[in-house]
Order: sequence, then structure tokens, then C-alpha cells
Amino acid sequence: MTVTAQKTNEVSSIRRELGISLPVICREIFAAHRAEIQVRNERIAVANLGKILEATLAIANRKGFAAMSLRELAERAGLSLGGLYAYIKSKDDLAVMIQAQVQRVLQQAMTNRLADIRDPAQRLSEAIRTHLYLSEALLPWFQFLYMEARHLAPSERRRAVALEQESEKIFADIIIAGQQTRQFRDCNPQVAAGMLKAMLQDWYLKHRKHRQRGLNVAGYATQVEEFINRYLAHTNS
Amino acid sequence: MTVTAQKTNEVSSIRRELGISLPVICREIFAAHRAEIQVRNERIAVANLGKILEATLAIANRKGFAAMSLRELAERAGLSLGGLYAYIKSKDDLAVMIQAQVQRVLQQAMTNRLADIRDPAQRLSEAIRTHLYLSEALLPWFQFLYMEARHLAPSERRRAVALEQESEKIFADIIIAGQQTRQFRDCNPQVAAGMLKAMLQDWYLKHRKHRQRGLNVAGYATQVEEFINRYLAHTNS
DNA sequence: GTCTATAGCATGATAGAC
DNA sequence: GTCTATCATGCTATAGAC
Repeated sequence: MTVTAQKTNEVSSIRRELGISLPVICREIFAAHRAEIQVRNERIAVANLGKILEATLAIANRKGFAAMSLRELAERAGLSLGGLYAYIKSKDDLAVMIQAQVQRVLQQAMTNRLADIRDPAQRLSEAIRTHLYLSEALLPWFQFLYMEARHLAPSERRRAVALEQESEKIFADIIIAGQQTRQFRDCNPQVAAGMLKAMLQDWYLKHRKHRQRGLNVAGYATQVEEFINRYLAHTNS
Repeated sequence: MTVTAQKTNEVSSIRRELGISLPVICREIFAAHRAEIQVRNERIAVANLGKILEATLAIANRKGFAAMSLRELAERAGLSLGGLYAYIKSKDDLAVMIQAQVQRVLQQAMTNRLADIRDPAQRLSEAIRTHLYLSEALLPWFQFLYMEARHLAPSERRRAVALEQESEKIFADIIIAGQQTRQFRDCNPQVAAGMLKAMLQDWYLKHRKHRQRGLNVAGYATQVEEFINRYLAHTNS
């Protein structure tokens, strides 16, 4: 009970702090894509964008973006097929919208929340928790980004790969800093960061499995931290 | 040089020992699907199945199975569209063929290679290496299984989920056995097995990344083992 | 055993009424 | 701002010649 409450609080604290709610996200998307979106009234546009994006994520995460027809999408979003095209330039454009937005949010959150922390061990903990809570708060968005990235146009895919590398580099740099202060033992920081990312991504890729086992984000975060801390700890033998 | 040679040898040793080569796999698939395949001549059928499956994996792993057209597949496999249908009942049937085969091979390999090993630490090492070398030897097959499993029909997807759980249970059981002999410290074996699987799957899901860093299967196996061994080792403080 | 030709249909996208 | 109606295209799957 306490754990659940704490978890909910931590996630919703991230939500509040970073402005992660469907209306806010849609307002940003509306601002970023004003040129292509034909609807001028912001209230209406944001409301419909919300329905469209929610429906896209739900359908695409179940059967895949390629297998989702725009008719099915329009129906679920409560619009006609023609009406849908007032909000998107093309089907591919829709995928790019989502991808760009979740990338932007992730990058900004990591930067903001690590800004004031100096100690490597604390930075590592904060980076792990930010990544996990963010993926929990934006679960379908993260799942979409991971599963559909390879089906994007080459230029967009390169951006996705670059962000992925950048995000891994954040972890590697923290580990290197901790090795320089001798808080962490000597080992390959890239490998450690790679393993860490694999565990972080497992949270949202196998979300159902973890929840069925009664594990919540806070509990998983603790486990990941214990894993990486034991790996980075000095051997006393 | 030595490492590369060793890696190649271990993978090709797995290949030989388990009969993992395209002709052998296609012969098994031919036997399992004789009812649906209209071509009676085994030599011809196996040869063409090989081209079809190779092309399917190549195209589907690049752009997704749903986005692959059977025209493109037939062309790449060197058959006409009509000719292709002598080998498959439908497009979905093709995905099931691949899925069932890689599941069968994985399950059999794990069972065989762990049969004669008693010591939990050795069993864990062997299970890790078998999984990794198998995914290396059958790289596009594993990638296909992971990425396309959710797009299968409900009944087939349940089978995929069940096998995934079963494979994780193998690791969890080994860890439990090691805890009973006091070789491993006390901790949640399910969580440990889950983290382990996340690292194992990362090898084939991010294969390009790892290879670009100059890491090969043998090296990655060593890293994974070090990770899990440090996690399972008794704390001496 | 493999081909060409085609049926039958669903899709992404657009035009124009309201 | 949203709709209905429609175009053009590409798809899976099959029929029948060779």
C-alpha cells in the first residue's frame, strides 16, 4: 500500500514537474506542426490531436503501425477519414510526430533532473529513476518509439539511433566520473551502460510481465540499482 | 585474432552439434508442413523454402513483416507470386512457420546442452552461452521472433509468450538450485532471471551496436556472466 | 512445378459539399 | 472544421495455361 502510493507519487511528480499530460503534449505538438495542421482553433485542434494520438498508440502497440489502417484509426478517434487528414499530412507523418515528441521529452527530462547533482552515485540513481518513471508515465509512447523506430524513413531513423546513443552516453559518462573518484571499480563503462539500458528498456517492453509479478516502477528501480551497484562496487576479497 | 577464432568456433560448434544450417532447418520445416506445401519433390522444395525464408527474414527485419509485400518477397526469392503460393498457405502461415521452427530449435538446444550438467554455477554458464550462441547462429530468426511475435494470431502469440516464460523459468530454476547449495546469495530469483534475459535479448536486438564496438558473442557472454555472478555472489562485508 | 493473368478487395489520399 | 464520396493504387489469393 505504501509502496504503491509512493510509486504513484513519484510518477505523478515526474508528470507534474515535466508537464507530461496529454493536453500539454498535444499543445506542444500543435505548436511544432502548425504548418501542416489545417485546423486553426487551438482548443479544437488540441482535443482532436489527443484522441488521434491516443488511438494511434493503442492500435499500433497492439498490431503494429504498418498494420493499422487510417480508417480504423479515424473511427477510434471519433473522426471521419477525411477529417483525420486535417491533422496529419500522411500516415508516415503521424509516426514522426509521435517519435519526435517522445524524444524531445526524454532528452529534456534527463537534462533538467541531472542538472544540479554532482555526486556520480547520486547522478546514476537519478538517471535510472528518471528514465524508468518517464517510461512509466509515457508507457505507450516509449513502446511505440522502440518498436516502430526501424520502420521510419532513413533520416528519421538516424535521429532515433543518435538519440539512443546519446542517452546511453549519459550513463557511460556518469560511470566514468564515478571511476575517476574511485567510487566505482575499474571496468568497461560502455558495456555497463549498455547492460543498464537493456534493463531499463525491459521495464516498458515487458511491462505486463513485470506488473503480473506484482512489481511496480519503484520496486524495479530498486532492483536495477542493486544490480548495477553490485557490478560497479569494488571487489573486497 | 584468437578471440575471433574462438568465437567463430564456438558458434559453429553449436551449429554443427544442433544441426543448425539452412538446409537442415528447411528439411525440418518441409517435414512439419508437408500437408500445406504442394511441392512433393524434397530437393526442390527444400531449396526453394531456403530462398523464401531467407528473403522473408531479410525483408521483414528491415521494414517489418506487415509492410513486406508478397510480390517483393517472391521477387527476392527468385519465384513468381503464383509460384510462392505452392510453398505457403497464406502470408500469416509464413510467419507461423518461422516462429514455430525457431521456438523448437531453442527449446531443444537448451534441454540437450544442460542435460549432463549438475553444478548450478556451471549450468548457469552453459545456459547463458547456449542462449547467446544460438541467437548468434540464428540471428535473423531470433530478431524476427521477438519483433513479430505480437502481430501473430492470438493462439500463436500465446504459444510465443508461454515459451518466453518457460525459457526464463530455466534460468530462475538454476538460480534457485544455486541458492539451495549456498553457492548464490539469497535474492529474488525471478527478478534475477528477468534481468538476465533482458541482457541476453539485447545481444540480438542491438546486434549492430555491439559489433560496432568490437564486441563478439564470446566477449559479450563473458560480460553477462560477470554481471550476473557479481549479483549472485555473497556479500563479504 | 512454375508461370501469367486476374479477381476481389482494402488501402492511402483527395475533392468538394455543407 | 468536418463530412461523404471517390480515385488510383497496391495488396492477397486464386485459376488455369504450360
